[in-house]
Formats: sequence, structure tokens, C-alpha cells
Amino acid sequence: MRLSHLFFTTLRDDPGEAEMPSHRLLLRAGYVRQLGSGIYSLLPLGKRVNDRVEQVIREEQDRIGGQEMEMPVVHPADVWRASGRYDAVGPELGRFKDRNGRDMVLAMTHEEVVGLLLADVVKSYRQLPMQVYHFQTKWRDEPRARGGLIRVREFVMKDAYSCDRDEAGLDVSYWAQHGAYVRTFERLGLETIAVSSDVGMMGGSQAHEFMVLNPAGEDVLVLCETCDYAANRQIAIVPKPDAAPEDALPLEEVATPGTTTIATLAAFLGVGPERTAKAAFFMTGDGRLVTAIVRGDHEVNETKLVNAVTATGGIRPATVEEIKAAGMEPGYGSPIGAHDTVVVVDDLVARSPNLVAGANREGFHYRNVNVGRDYTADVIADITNAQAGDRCPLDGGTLTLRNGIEVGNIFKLGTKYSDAFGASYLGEDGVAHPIVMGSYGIGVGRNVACIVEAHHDDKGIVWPAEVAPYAAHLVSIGAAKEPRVSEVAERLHSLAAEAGVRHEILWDDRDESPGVKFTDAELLGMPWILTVSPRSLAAGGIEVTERATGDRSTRPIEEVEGLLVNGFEAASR
RNA sequence: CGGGGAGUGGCGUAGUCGGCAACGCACGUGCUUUGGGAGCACGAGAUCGUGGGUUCGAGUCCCACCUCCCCGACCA
Repeated sequence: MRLSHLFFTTLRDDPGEAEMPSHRLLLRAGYVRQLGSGIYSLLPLGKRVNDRVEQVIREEQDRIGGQEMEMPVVHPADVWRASGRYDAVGPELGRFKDRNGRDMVLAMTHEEVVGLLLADVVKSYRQLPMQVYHFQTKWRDEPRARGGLIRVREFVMKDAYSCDRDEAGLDVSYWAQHGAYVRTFERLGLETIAVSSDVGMMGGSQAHEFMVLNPAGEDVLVLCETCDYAANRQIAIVPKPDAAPEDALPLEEVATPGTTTIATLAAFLGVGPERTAKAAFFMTGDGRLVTAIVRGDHEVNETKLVNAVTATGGIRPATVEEIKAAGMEPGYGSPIGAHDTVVVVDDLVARSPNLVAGANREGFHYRNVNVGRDYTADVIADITNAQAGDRCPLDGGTLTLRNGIEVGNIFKLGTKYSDAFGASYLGEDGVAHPIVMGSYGIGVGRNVACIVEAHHDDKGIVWPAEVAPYAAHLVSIGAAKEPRVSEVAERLHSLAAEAGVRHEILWDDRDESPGVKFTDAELLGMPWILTVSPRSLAAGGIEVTERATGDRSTRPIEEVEGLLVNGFEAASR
């Protein structure tokens, strides 16, 4: 490809609003342009990278027997009503009406369609197990897009669906996908950590998220320093030592003016925060007020809380009015004397005697509050966030917290969608059984961004060869003075093009100064930069520079021709 | 949705007290230059986010709205 004809432009200055390196570089180097919040165009260079990433994913899906297909972006709403998700999912599901007033949906995922197709196509156990996948646009009207391609509203996802006869079969498919993901991310040049994760609204029994560590990541990972325990903080187990046994003391009301936070309360009373109970209030989607009690030195984990009360539609912080309506006083709240609220108590609080808790009266707390005696827990569960320094549930090692970006996930779905759509098969036993499903997603654009996050320097992008849009970047200099420069460049360019799409090179044939060309070559990030100039020809050939290392050498023209045809692997040796 | 910030040629920005919309880069033409973001000359390019208001006069002041970014909430 001749750069003079490429639909792109580089920016000399950093775009003002791009904060993450990947966003800044993809904009500056002319790979992407923004259309709206969380909506991006891929320019030709961006499209080529995207295609290369897709191809890696495709090869690894095919390797485990995945069959590529394609399902629609626009679905009749009835399909989503059948699974219950038309109502269960909030405004992030795009909805509109067609010209006849029928409710329609912009797909955010494709379990429903797969369920329908399975009901139609699969009849016998002989057709299982089976996996299908496709690359398709998703629309998710996220509350807030951020970080360039990291979190967008419209994006292409590889979503795969495994279909098995039973749980044992699902387990095999699940771990086959796990292996495919490990190979995929390795080929993409991403260092990932597979963490156990929440099954969320997808339903199901087991899930992993593949995470890359990144300070701007939206997820918090809980990692053990001494073993391979790794979990999303949303579900990370928090082992808690038993509190020292004490006899329950009588309840005692104390005046604690101006102590609406645990810190001020503990300081006022001269006790540690671990001797207090903290109350947090939430409303569930179905209108229940949840009072969550954790010890003062912990914080509430909302995912665990949602799971503890099986809150479909999630939870949101309760308003002051809602809290007061249940007989509690924000800032001085506790379940003591409260009504019309679901009380969820962290297991540690349930075992901790004589805590300080709110008196539901402004400016007052109780000492020596004991669960069971002074108020009743509707649910006792682990509802706290893991904290740095906590003990690992596996080997007792020290836990650390790191931020991560989710580049892929795998879910054991079970039969939720096959049940909803009547997707069953006739077994050897002559009886109908529901098909057991799994679902497996990789966001393509987010992976592109994460690759740039992991592979760039102060000059620009440094693509791994596996995903680079072109095999090399050819810079021709001094063509006006030495006609052989253009001749040689022309020959290399067409030779590479004839060798196939994976061998194509980008030729900067523009009439620009050498400085501009070198700077752009480094910004664009092809793994190899070839320079042909009167100087290089005089030195015996072509200057070959490895982008990642900066290693530079002059090679005979015939050798470079060989690299173009046979691949640059030989050049690294 | 809450908090914060920003909308001025393609990009990055300046614009003071309300008084001819400016600078750098990029772009076009010509000449010079050609191994690390060249020089000179000339030139094109702006509904100052939108609507309303105040004023002799609004990029600037007031009101409403829209959009984008960041933090949080949210998130399959």
C-alpha cells in the first residue's frame, strides 16, 4: 500500500481528550476516529489490525471445533421477552420500533438467537456436542463510555456458544475454550490472568474473566502473592478470623454527636473501627430496602450483596427518605427497631460480639450490639470486599489488589436459554433433555486497544508481528536524486503484494522530508522499517530496522526480497 | 443519574474590561531544500456547539438546551 493513497492522516499534536496511551496513539497514527461517545470508525489501518486480531481468534476457535456463522444485529423484541431479558435488562439494551410499530432490539449478545436456532436445528444427541461462534456488532448503551476503544457502546465481539448433552460435556467445552483463550491472548501479545468471576445476569454456575493488568482497568483483581489464586473482587472470598470470644454485655445508648462516619465515630469513642458495625442501604430493582451490615473496617461488596438477596435488576443506593421510612436514621442507622427491610449481615459481624452500632436517633449510638439478641439477620453471608493484605483462601498467603481490563470471558450458562426456547434433544434413552450451554466472549476492539497499551513506546505503537496491519514499513528517501531508489522501492512493494496479504508492506512514497517519514513510521508501528536511499544503496542494499529493539543493519536487496516473501522471522535471528 | 471540566478553521490552543476573531501545526501554489517533525513568499479555510435574552455593539454577560471528556454510580 502506498502511503500517499492511504485514507489516513497522522496528527502532530496529541489529541486533547485522549488520556489513555492506546487511545492517543490510535488517534494520532490514524487508525481510528470517534463519531460519538463510545462510537468509533475504523480507518483502513485500524480495520486491518482488527481483521488480524479476528483472524487469530478465528483460528483458535476453529482449532477447538468452533463453527463460524453469523446472527443478526436487530432482533424482534419477542425473542428477548421469551428469555425474560427484555424486562430484566435496563436501558443499556437498545430498543426501537420498526415502521409497523413492532418492538425491536439491538442485540447486546446472542444467547436468545442461539437458543432459538438450537430448538430448530438440534433433534438428537448425535448432533452434540457442538460449538458455534460469530463476529458481530453489539450495541450496549453503557452509562459511560471511556478510554477510547476500551469501553465503547458499539463494538464487534466474538461470541461463541457451546452446546452439550450434559454438565460433564459443558465442563469439557468450557475448558477447551479456556485453552483456546490462553493460546489466543498469547498470540495477540497479551499477558492475561484468568480470574474467577461473577456469573451476573447471564445466569450459570461458573465463569472466568481473562484480564490484562492495567492501572486504568475498571475491574479490581484479587491476587495471591504466593499461589495462583486469582479472582475478581466482585466474588473474591474473604476469609475472616473469628473475633475473640466475649460475653454479651448489656445494650447501652451513648451520645455520639456529629459522628456520621465510622472514622469519626471510632475516634470519638476511642475504639478501633473493627469494634463498630457499619450500615449501608440499598433498594433492589423489585423495591425491597436492603440494610447491609459489615464491620467498620470493611466495605460492602455490592455484587455479593446482590447475590445474597437474589436481586434481579440489581441494586442502587437508597435515598434518605427510603431509609427513614423504614425507621432508620442515616448516619446513625442500624436494624435495631427497623421495619420493612431485608437485613443482610456479614458473617464476620454475626460472629463479632459487643459492636457499636447506630441507635436510629441523630447523635446516638449503642454499645454492645449483638446480632440475634438486638436485631435479627434475614441473611448472613460474606458481603465484604477483599482488601490488600487479606489472607488468601487457598494457601493463606498475602492478597494484593490490581486493576485489570477484561479482554475475554467464559461462562457456564447451563440450561437457562435452552429451557426458555425449548432447545432440547432426544437422548439415547429416548427422553428429551435440555441442551446445556456455555457462552464465551472476546471484544475485538478492546483487544486492539489492550495490545497497544502493552506494545508502545514514547515514539508510537510497536505492533506484534501477528497483528501488525502491514509486515513492514518501507521508507524511500532521496528519490529525486537517485532514480534507483524508486525502482528498488517499487520492486519491493509489488513483490510483497504478490506474496499475499500477510506479506503486504506500507510504502511511504510521499514527497516528505526524511524526518517526517521516520517519525510517522515509528508512530504507525510496523514491526520492521525498511529504508531505501542513495546512502543505503551505496552501503550495499536496504537498511532494516526492527521497531521493537531499534536494531539496525544494512542487508543486500536480494536478502530483503527473501524476507518479504518468506517472512521476517529470519531477520530476527 | 451525581460531581468536575470543555466546546473558537482539519488538529492543538489564545482571545484581558463587551469594541475589526488570533497563533502554531496541518492544507494549496511557486521557488529552494532532502538521513530525523525544512526555509521563504503568496493563499484558501470559522454558522466562535444550538436557541433565546441583555446591549448601540456579544466568542466574551444572562437563561435554557445539546454534545464531548474525566471521577463516581452503573456494567453480561
